[in-house]
Amino acid sequence: MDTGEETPARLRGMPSRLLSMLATHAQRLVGDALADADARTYHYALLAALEEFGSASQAALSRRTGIYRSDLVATINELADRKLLERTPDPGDRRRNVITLTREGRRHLGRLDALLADVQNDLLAPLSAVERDALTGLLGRLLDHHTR
Amino acid sequence: MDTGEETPARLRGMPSRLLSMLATHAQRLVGDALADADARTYHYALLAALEEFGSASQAALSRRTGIYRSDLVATINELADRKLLERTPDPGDRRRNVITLTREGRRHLGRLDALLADVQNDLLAPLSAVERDALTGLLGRLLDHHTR
DNA sequence: TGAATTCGTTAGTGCGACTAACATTTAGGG
DNA sequence: CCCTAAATGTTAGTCGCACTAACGAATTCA
Repeated sequence: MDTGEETPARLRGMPSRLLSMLATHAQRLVGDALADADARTYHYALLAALEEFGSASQAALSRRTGIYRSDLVATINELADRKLLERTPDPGDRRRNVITLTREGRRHLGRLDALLADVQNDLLAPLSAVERDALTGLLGRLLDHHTR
Repeated sequence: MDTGEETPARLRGMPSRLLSMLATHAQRLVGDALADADARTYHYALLAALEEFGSASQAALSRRTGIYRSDLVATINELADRKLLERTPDPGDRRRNVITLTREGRRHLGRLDALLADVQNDLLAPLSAVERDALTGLLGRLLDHHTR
């Protein structure tokens, strides 16, 4: 995505475009950082949800993370293979699995947290603290409006 | 991406995440709107570049739009099949093709412009004019910083 | 009890971003 | 002038994320 030459004005000024392009850059930063820890966005989201809300069924985790339950299967497989979480049948509801964070999972999440904190700084580097707040405020409001 | 339940605080406040999620929503809006005209993001970017800067080689268009030259091949094929642009060998440099917008291509672009203007409004609906400017300003600065 | 719903899972789609490799053609440096 | 390096168009892949359809098994509800 190296626009060495002139970019069409229409694209340069269109919010949805700015958003997409910047999100692409952000995702590359995030993706590269996470890759250093053999992780992806879904891994982080899932681990974070588990730590903050505790063990839960896959369906509940799907709702909390926004990851489709179909995609969650593979994500959980990957993390379970590495013993970062455990998948056990729910005795109280035999349709469900209970997903539980392991000690190593929690440690892994800590590493990812640190990596991602750096990324946020790089991403927002040119903005002052006030501007950063303004940006996240505006983004948050838009997101609320479109998800709620 | 329907987060019906609670979202982890870490994700709710992380700029890169807000950005990605909002960009996803924006792209869905844009994608749906463009789909009504049998178009995709790449189509619009390419047509816009052609109208603003005139006929050009595929490599030049790749630089201007940020679309990889490999992906541009298919995009141009699709639009050429629909007579929205023309691909002719460049007599002055036999490595190159000259891509030229047709009259119908220009008309098609006009339709897409209208569709996308509506999408921008929907996207930014909850923001005042001042806030919209603030947002695009901040996004633009970040994008500049990361591409330049 | 029968119908509708929930849950985990498999399989497959679409789009955008990105890489590698190749043949052809052009441009540049000794 | 030649030879090497670079540019161009093209084919063929990969990857990640978002999303749909369909299924069997288990549970809830009317």
